[in-house]
Amino acid sequence: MSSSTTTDDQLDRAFMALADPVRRAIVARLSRGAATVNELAEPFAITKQAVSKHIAVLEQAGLVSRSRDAQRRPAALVPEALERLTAWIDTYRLTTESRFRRLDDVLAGTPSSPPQEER
Amino acid sequence: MSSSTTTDDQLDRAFMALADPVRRAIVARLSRGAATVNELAEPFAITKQAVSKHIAVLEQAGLVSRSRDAQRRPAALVPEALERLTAWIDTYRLTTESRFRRLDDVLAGTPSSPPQEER
DNA sequence: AAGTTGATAAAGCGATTGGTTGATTATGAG
DNA sequence: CTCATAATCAACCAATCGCTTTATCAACTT
Repeated sequence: MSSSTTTDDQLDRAFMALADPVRRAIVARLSRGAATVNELAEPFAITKQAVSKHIAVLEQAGLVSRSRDAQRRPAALVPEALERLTAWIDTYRLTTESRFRRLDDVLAGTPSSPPQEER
Repeated sequence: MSSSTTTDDQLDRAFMALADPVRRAIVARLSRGAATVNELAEPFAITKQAVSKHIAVLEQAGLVSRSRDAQRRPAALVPEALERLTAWIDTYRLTTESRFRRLDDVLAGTPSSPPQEER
């Protein structure tokens, strides 16, 4: 069975998927509604096959789901997958920020919570 | 000069940087405070040189900054960089989610805002 | 049945990635 | 000055990435 928390492998794939400008543009386009490979390929100077592969990468990362409509295979964004990414990032962003805040308090002579070891 | 908005290239590097489990573990460790290469390398079964490269990748992505302490070069997390990533993701996540909400309204016969074309 | 449209599969190619080993640079300690 | 420590540089290697071309599959149209 698959865990409810995002696995390392899923995070690998999801972040990797978003590390490409074409795939991010596809995500941006899909945020405004589902689209077919041909529609998604239109703005780019690459072949449909390449776009098809990009979509496959996004799908394997769980960021995109696909349905069926005759010959067409419309792709749609999976917002929960994006949410999982922000959740991961925020975990460490918030920890860091609160640590900085405590440090600022110490420097300002306003220790509101016990400072933690640094280094 | 560098733009205030995150550039494509910065997003490329940042997402790519987080697409590796070792680098994500480094980020997790750094969220609890700055650390040196040796400290960061300790939990991993790879060489210090490899970890050094991973840190360089995170630094080039703007996710990590480095300071000086004698021979040591402590790395620290840059929370603003993480914030920029969540900002990018949320832009498209929220658009998608609100579109879904409108669609749900239509299906439930409670159209609260004009539905948009869906193909 | 034949043709058209939408999408994928397969094989190949140059560039990049993550890792190694070995040598080198920088700073501090004796 | 000499030695030890922390980190990086350089060269190399196997694996993967993004993309292309060619061929194939699947479903609708006439």
